[in-house]
Parts: sequence; C-alpha cells; structure tokens
Amino acid sequence: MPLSAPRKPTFIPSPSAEAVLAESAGDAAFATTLAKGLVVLEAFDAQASMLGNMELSARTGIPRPTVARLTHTLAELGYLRYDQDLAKYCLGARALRMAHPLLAGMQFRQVARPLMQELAESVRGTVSIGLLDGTAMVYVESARSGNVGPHVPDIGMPIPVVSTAMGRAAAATLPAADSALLERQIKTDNAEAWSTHRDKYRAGIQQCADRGFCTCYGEYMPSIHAVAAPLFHARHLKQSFAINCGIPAFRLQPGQLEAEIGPRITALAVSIRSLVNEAEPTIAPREQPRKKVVK
Amino acid sequence: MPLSAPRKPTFIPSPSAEAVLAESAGDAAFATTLAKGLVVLEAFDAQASMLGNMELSARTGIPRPTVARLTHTLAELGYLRYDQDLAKYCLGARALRMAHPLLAGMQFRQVARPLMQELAESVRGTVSIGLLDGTAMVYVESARSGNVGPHVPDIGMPIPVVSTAMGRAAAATLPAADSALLERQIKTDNAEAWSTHRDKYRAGIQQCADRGFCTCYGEYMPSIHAVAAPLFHARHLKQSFAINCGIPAFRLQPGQLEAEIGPRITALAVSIRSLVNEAEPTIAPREQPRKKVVK
DNA sequence: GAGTGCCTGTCCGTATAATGGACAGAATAT
DNA sequence: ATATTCTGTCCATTATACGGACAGGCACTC
Repeated sequence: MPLSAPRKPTFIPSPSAEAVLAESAGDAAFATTLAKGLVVLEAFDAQASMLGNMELSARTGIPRPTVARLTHTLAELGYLRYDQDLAKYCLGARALRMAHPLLAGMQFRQVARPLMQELAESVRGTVSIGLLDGTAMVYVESARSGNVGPHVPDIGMPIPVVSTAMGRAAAATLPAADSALLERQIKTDNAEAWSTHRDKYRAGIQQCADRGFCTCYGEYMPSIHAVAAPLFHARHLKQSFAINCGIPAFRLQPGQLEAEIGPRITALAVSIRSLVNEAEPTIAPREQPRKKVVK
Repeated sequence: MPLSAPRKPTFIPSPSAEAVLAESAGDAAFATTLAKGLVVLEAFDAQASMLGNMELSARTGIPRPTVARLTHTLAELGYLRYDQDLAKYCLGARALRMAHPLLAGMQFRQVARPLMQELAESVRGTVSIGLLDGTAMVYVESARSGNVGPHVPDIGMPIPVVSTAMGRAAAATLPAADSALLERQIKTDNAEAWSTHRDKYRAGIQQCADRGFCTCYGEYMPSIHAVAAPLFHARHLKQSFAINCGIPAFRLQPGQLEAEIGPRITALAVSIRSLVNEAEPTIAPREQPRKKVVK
C-alpha cells in the first residue's frame, strides 16, 4: 500500500484506541507512539476535563506506564497541563493553537459571521457552520441569541451526521461515491443509530436536493428542532460544509420551520456561497496541480 | 499591506524541532516520536496551510522518510488531510475537535460574548479574550465590528506577550514568582524583542495594577492601538486570562484610549469576573485535592 | 494506630518499532 | 535528450518504546 496516501482517502472513521491499535497492526509505516499520544489527547472531553494517568489508561486501554510517559511528553510540549494537587492533567492552550491555521484557512467564516448573528437574533436560536469529519460534523463557527436550551454549539464541538439536519445537509454536498462511502462508515460506526435514523437521513438529503434545506425534529436533542442547508464542497480537500439553525421546540409555531426558517437558512447559504466565490482565493485558483499518473 | 507582513517571522515561541530534540536528549521518559509528530503539526500556519513532506522536513529539521511516516499516521487519524493532486497535506478537522474540551471548560466565554460584541460595535474595533500560553497569548474568544484592519483576531491565534497590551494585562494577573519566570522565558525566547519592549512591558503591567488597564500604541502592529485589562488567574491550573480592545489608529481621537476605551474595557472585565464567580463552578469548588507531600 | 486498598510515580531488561541513508520513478526544467 | 528536483519506498541498524513489577503516599476502615 502507498506510504503517505491514506488508505481510505476520503473519510476517516473515528479512531478510538481499539481502531488505532487495529490499524497499526497491518501497517508497518504507522507511528504507533504518535497515535497513542493523540488517543490520549482525545480521551479528554467536556465532561472529563481533568484526568489522571490511571483514568487515561482505563479510557484508552493503554497501560499506565506508557500513558505516564505520553502525558509527561504532552505536558512538556504544552498540550497538557498538570495539576500538582490533583495529580491530574487537562488540555493546554497549545492544543487550541494547533487548530488555528485550519480556522484561518476558512476566510468565509469572517464574512458569514455577522449574517449568522443577524439570523440568530431574528429567530432567537443558534446558527452555526459545520465541517464534515468522518461520521461527525464539527462546528467551525456559531452565533446565537437568548436562551437556546441545553445544546450550546461551540467551535470544535462534534455532533453526529446521521441524526442531525446539519449532518444530512453536509452529506447532500457529496458526490455519489463519497456519499455511499459515508453511509457505510456510519453503519460501521454505529449500526444501531444507523437503523434508527436511516430513513430520515436519506429523506433529509433528498429534501436538500429538492428545496435547499432539510428539517430535523428533535432527533439529536428532543427539545431542539433544526433546519440545515448545504453550503459547499471543496473538491480538492474533500471538505464539506453545511449551515444550520436550531431553535428550542417550545418557541416554534407549527410549520414555522418549513415555511419561514428553512427558506431563510437556504437564502443565507446562498449569500455565503456567493461571498465565498468572490472572496475565497483558496477555493478556485490553486498552485499548479502536480498531475499524478493514474495507476 | 498584509502581504508584506508575513516575512517578519511571526515569532515562534513554539518548541521548534531543535528545542524538542534538545529536551529529549536529557529525558529518558520523553516520547520522541510523539513530539516529532506534534512538531510536524505545528509546522503548519496561516501562511503555509498546505505543505508536502519535503517542506515539512525543511521546516522541522526531521528527515524526509521520518516525516513521511508521521504525516501518513496523522492523515490516517484525521489530523491531516492529503491532497492527491498537489501531493501536499493540510490540517484536518480532528485538530479542531481536539481543542473543544478546552474551550468548553471556559463557560464564562458564553456570557462574555454578547458583552464583548456590544463593546466592539460601540467602538468599531475588536474585543477579544486571550489565554496565556508560554510567551504568547492565545485568543479564546473574539468579537468585532466593521473593518478592523489587517489584524483579525480568531480563536486559536497567538500573539506575543511582550509587545501587546493583552500580554501585559495577562502578565499582571500572575503571582510575583510566575511573573519573574515569564520574564526569563521571554528573554530566552527572543532576546531582541525583550530589549526592545522591556520598558513598556513593565510599564504596562504597572498600569494594570494602578488603574486596571494598559495601553499599547502600535507596538505589535503599527496601525493598531489597543487597551487591555487583566481578567483573572485560575491558580490551580495556572491559567491567566486577559481581555483587550483593538482599534485602527486612524479611527481614534487623541486620548480616547485612555479616557474612554480603557475604562470601558476595565468595566467589562469587572462584569465578566462577577459573572464568572457566580456561574463558573470550575473556579472555586474542585474535587478533593490530593495533598501532595512537599519534598 | 495498624491494616487494607488504591493510586501515585518509577525502574529496567526485552524486543519491538522508529530511524534515515540510499534508491527508483515521475514530472518539470534546461 | 539530459539534468534537476521532487516524489514515494526499502531495509539493516540501533535506539526507543514497552509494560510487568516494585516502592511509597494517601485515605479510608476497623
């Protein structure tokens, strides 16, 4: 197999220690230590922001002494901070810095922001842009107004593709081959969720094709209804973006999502797309492509 | 104007391959491969968002074949994406996901946001919160209004401590011992910048102590003047936050920073602090501290 | 206060896994 | 056609990561 071309070039499934270990087995050119270190970093989440070596070992399946050396290294580099009193680690600021070039590359976020804020205030909900990452959507920008309920989108936060309007809208931007691949990944990833949401997932993609947005009534969070529209698909980097609007269910009139908010999110997507095309040099003109021989 | 800026090496207080290698030498419990992998990730920046194995090797000092295996691994895990045509890598969405728990832990950002936006609109500039990370400040939240000039703050973006109002305000939150340590780090990091800005750096810290904010007239970017106020210092995690307000110089009246905007940023800091104290459980009550024996 | 359980951090012989010089193929430049 | 520079890849060497096992601190219980 080729060395530096990822085996599954399009979408990378969620690693999780076992998956990493499984992959490393078959691949000689796989830096196990690096992978394990990243698995350790991924073990932190919003609920478990402080973890000791033992907890990390339990969560990742990596033996304690190994975890200790990894955390030691990560702390040395600033990706983790060590709390002497608690004998626990938490994420360090370097982790955030690492992500900056990625955000900085999406210049359209800057022009989209005020428009998103405007809509959020108008409907008293959240308006966010997400990027497809495996079987999840990752928020890359978010605006909101008022009390928006239990789900507060924030940059970097992942939500599932299969059970959310945003995920389905992003899936709708994909070429057929990638779309099929994504379905298989979702199924592999979480067969139960797939069978639960499959029909509405496909319907959502179809809705996007038909009228430019799709709706989702509390499948991800019961108290939140949402609409989402495809934004665009950057072909060369295989990045798919979508934009959504989430509103607490109790605040919605019957039919309001379909009649009012859906069209508005679609219009917003159109505006952002046009701004992208004129303001985003990354999308159209690239460096001279190095024509590769198709083997 | 922003085109000519990049050549001025945007200061890299990062560990840089040599520093990493140097550290690894003395430390047996240091996972070299993990460190090198992270150095590769750090090699990307806003100007160089797409890099091939060779460029990465040149930037990091790590031999090509080694870089190839590292990038291969990182791509497999989703931290990098590979562009087949260009034969180059760019950061993947997973990098952003990793940082989310860190952001999610700073709940005060959510309440601060609308207040920051309000001030930004009122003065037609940027209002941002930053977190001290070594000798840099890393933006963790930002609001802005109108055309704010060449410097557009964004989450994850680093700026130097020594030459910015925000850095000095953050330094002002530190206990004396940590403050001295930081000075030494800055000096070691970039002796030239230290000697250039030392006096104003110390004056800025003093200003914060005296009247709650400090000013900075274009030391970081000539066209931007700024004020900043200390926010707070989370003792156990050694996290220092500050808040700033930057305004294009041409838009400012003489004395406006001192008379109007400084007091407003100080007042904003006070508001946010009070909200933190009542809404941030992380700050005060923690898990039972594991009292460590002082050796 | 001794006993027990748990969780720290650390050691060190083993063998695995990372290393990087060297090579071959492809695309562009001369 | 030749030279140049990039790409991806191989493989023997050796350094590096591994993880079972140990010792000590803390917080319970009895």
